[in-house]
Amino acid sequence: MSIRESGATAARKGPLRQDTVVDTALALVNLGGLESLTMRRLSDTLGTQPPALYRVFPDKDALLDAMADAVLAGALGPLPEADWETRVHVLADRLRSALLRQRDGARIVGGAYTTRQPTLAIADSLLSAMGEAGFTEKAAMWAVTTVFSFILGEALEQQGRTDVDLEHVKATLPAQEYPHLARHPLPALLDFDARFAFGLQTIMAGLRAARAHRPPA
Amino acid sequence: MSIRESGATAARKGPLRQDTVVDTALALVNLGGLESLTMRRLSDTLGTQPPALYRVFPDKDALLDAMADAVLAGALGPLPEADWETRVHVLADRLRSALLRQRDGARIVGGAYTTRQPTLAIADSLLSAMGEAGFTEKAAMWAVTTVFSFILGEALEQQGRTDVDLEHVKATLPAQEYPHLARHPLPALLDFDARFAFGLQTIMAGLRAARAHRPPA
DNA sequence: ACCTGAACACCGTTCAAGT
DNA sequence: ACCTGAACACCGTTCAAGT
Repeated sequence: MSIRESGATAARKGPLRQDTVVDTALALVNLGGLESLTMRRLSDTLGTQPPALYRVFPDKDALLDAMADAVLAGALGPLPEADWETRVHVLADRLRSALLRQRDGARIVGGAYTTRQPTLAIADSLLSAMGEAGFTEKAAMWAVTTVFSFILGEALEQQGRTDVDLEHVKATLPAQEYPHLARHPLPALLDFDARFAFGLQTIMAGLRAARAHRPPA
Repeated sequence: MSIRESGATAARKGPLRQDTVVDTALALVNLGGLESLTMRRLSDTLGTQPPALYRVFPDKDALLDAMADAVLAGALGPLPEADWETRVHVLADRLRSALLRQRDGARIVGGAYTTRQPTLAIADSLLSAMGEAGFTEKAAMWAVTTVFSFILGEALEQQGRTDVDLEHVKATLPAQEYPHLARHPLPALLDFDARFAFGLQTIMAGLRAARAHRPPA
């Protein structure tokens, strides 16, 4: 697969724009991972010199923040008119998908600290749902962060461990030292969809139990 | 605070040992953050030349893996003889403390992928507790990963956002676009202990509800 | 206004050579 | 066996200069 085919290049006319730089940067990460993203390679792909980038972003961290925003923007969209639980579920699934869609998406989002449009929009939607559930104001905030931390942690694990050879681990695992691990099905660790589904359901069940019991409208 | 006072130096006799290198590296991170850790600075602090490190670790990633193990080792220790819920709770608290004790601990652990002694020991203890709770084998695995992902995500957030000026966010927050955010107490986001306590309790409640209902022994 | 050329102060890593 | 000296191929970032 050439760079051109996978969209890591940008035929440009006129001055360098933020979106172009961000899109190209994300495409580069998709090709070679986050550590392969350098200002030099990026400027190369854009057909400019490194200093040209510093007219668009003050430094690499600012670029990474913008990339995080772009990744999170993938989780935006209209929500179904439904009860709070299904809305949280939908938002959680979307957030996870947005992180997984981009190579190293979780690391990009987790590393950046941005409080801009997509972050705020997602947080607001989640808060809206939690408010409806009948949490106190603080509890609603913490319900949001709980869901978010779980999603981020799971995506991080999934995108991190790409080529674990579970066979090796299983083979070299000293069964008498770790009796429970030895007795459990290690491949279940790699079934990330099931992991996520289980965890999200667990958290939802916990939230259902923890919320103040308002009479349903 | 000088480097010597904070333990980032090591008077050495005899050849360079793994522990010394790892301890010094962690001390350097405590001083200046993960990005300040370079092989050159590390060798400087150890009183050697950079190539000497490559006789102890094949590359920087291997060193980071060993650092992750050392951080996780902080969560080891004897467990109280108690029901599965309190054991999970104790393990979760310890794991979080171990991550927070070391600057950038969550990033070090989240970035490494090691399946060595401390990781396995912690996983085994958690699995033991989950098994007792009456989960199926797979569900027990996923219960462990759920707790772990949440802990990692929370620690990452806490260690990442060190100097957020919530005042600024609050002040510039367009209230009509994010009505729920505007109505909720943003400072609750920085009460990381309460966030964690809420989340862990939520997950525990969810696990209690989701487990197979065996008769108590 | 927007970009290039050239440089600065770093990186991780390798390799020959020293003791 | 263990380490040093010197180098290679990179980094992010700055700054003068070009158009």
